[in-house]
Amino acid sequence: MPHPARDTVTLHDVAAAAGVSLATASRVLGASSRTVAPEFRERVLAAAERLRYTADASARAMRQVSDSLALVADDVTTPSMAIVVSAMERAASTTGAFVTVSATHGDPGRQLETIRRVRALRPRALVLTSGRVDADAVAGGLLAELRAYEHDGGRVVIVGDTDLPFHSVGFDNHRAAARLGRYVADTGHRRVVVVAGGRGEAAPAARTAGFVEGLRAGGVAESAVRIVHCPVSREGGYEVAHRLAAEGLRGTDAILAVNDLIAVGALRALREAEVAVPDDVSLTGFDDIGAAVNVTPRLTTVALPLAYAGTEAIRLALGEPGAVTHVTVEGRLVVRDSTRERAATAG
Amino acid sequence: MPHPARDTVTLHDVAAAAGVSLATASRVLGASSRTVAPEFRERVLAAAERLRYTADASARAMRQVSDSLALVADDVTTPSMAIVVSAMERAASTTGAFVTVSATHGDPGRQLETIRRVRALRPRALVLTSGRVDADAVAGGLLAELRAYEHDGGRVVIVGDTDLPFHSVGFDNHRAAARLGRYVADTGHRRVVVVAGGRGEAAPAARTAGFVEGLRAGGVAESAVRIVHCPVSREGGYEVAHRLAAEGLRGTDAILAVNDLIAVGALRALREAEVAVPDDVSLTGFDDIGAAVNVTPRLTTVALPLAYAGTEAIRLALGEPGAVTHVTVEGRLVVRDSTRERAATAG
DNA sequence: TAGGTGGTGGAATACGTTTTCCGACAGATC
DNA sequence: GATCTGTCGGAAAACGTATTCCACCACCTA
Repeated sequence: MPHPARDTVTLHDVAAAAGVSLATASRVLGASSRTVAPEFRERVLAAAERLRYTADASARAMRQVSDSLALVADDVTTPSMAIVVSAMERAASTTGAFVTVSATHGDPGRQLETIRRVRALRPRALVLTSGRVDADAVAGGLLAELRAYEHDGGRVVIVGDTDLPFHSVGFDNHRAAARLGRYVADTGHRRVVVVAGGRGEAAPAARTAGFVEGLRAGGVAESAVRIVHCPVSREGGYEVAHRLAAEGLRGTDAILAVNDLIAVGALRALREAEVAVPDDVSLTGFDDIGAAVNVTPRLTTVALPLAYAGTEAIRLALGEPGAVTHVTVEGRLVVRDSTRERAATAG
Repeated sequence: MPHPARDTVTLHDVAAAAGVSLATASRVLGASSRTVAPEFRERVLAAAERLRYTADASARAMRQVSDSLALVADDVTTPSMAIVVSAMERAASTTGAFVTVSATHGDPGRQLETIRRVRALRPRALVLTSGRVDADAVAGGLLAELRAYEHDGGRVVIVGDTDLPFHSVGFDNHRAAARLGRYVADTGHRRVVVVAGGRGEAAPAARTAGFVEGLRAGGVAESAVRIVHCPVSREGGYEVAHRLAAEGLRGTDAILAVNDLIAVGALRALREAEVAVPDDVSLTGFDDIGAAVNVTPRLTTVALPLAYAGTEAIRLALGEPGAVTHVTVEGRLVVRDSTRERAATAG
């Protein structure tokens, strides 16, 4: 057969049913500047409704700019990402745009491949959310690919911290962490362990640095801050805290985890070791994921305005062209039950 | 300007660069059955690579069947949905399909509107995941819309329980709940409260019925099972358990929540009321969300193979045409720390 | 050597929409 | 009453790709 593709009702059908020309039907149904006589307009509208006509997005995209937005994420499963996705979808749908999501499942190699694949959609914008959109990936050709995409008229928005010359919505990990560190110091803690996650990961590193700065500003001696690394997961936190408890706390009165997942794991290990939180030791997280209020005691942590970040990303993706802008959103300190004030004992 | 749309490199450009005709270039780059001479083939490939050519999905979709899949969900934010989305994305990407997600944010009215909007993409399949794709929605014209879509050659897959005549991947809520009920009965519990969620919601109702059946089969008197309703949320569970504790447990030795969220809320209330779980009362959830292992004690619950369900949905969506099939996936009982065996005291 | 045959490149067309251009008609102005 | 102006419907072109059809060439066979 000559065209095995589809069998849907087209604008031709609507025009024929309404007894008008293709052009007139298009003018009524599309967002045209031309006016058509009320009589014709109504006839077209009626026919379209009757036939359940929906304009083909593909065909439309060939004449106009596409109305799809591509989201390329490391992993859509994490709660934070889910929130961002949801916010993006909501923002996009108000402007009639479609959101297509692709996940790289953490493999930077797949990241490049995924972007190349997604480029086929000629999406109006490409939103990249990844923990590490940095050096190694860039070396792999990512930057070149993104530049090529931009050169084709697309727009790149990165959610997360990045040095790359694209629009971005970043989280001020350092400052928020510093605020939390300062709070911990101000509430009388003097011997702190920072559970810093993996080495070389951007966000954990920024948070760790922030913690240290805040603690120092609050009067905690640098020598009294111990930094330990672990996988960024519940298990990682569990292992670290387990080890810590086994070797004895030795005066440690606060444990600052680089995210909630780690903190939750640590909490479990501490409980098993019969170390009371917050009475024996205070514990904090970062991110304010759902689990932070599910556990007991509820976690003192930093809430990230993820939904806002998602909306902001879409705003950048859809906004007027202009200079590259880096939006930074601020985390908010949320004090709950896993920390308490300590009597100010000497050092 | 005549065509303000885009400025990308097209097949024309590649053909010109390779010094061959459009047709030849298409044959090399597309999945054509025709063979082209090695020399030409190589020239085309080289040109395409050099120019970073990617075929335009829109244009391609106009000749062939579209390679996009539409996912319409109530809410992408819930952990379960995130897992399903992720699995779908993974399955789809192996076949080169694109997944576009839309959320209705729980409003059935928006559901119809969303589907209509998404139909513009002429997606090969429409995957609908919603707690309630039922009577009221159907009355609103949903069924007619889906039928129209199917008539156009699309395929509808529903994730969740449904009576609608479309492919579906359902969870056997009833049986899994019965198994859990049976387990609770067999471990010696004799006075049970079922926290049943909202009235009239399909999944909660099926689970409640399953609980009751399993309990009865295990020897729990029907009069010893109390069913209470509440919003399906952590807060809902909290309220219920708070009230329960306030009025005294009166011999209740097990609380069966219709999902983990409710159970987690209940757990908190019980802890505040100084009711020990599982020593004073056993508590169970359903879904096995991440929170189930974050809380202490970790929740005994039913794990749903969500990732499998997502993959299965894509299989149905992409598979050969055939009779409408309803796939049912089984939940798995996961016994953890929030339940314990009771001495068999006379009820 | 002539005619047939298989293989392969190229021109042209179709997909469904938007948009430009043209022509027709009505109303207004002198 | 004639010309100009403005409004609006319709024909046609264009977007980028896949495919059909045609033409050409080389090779093989009789």
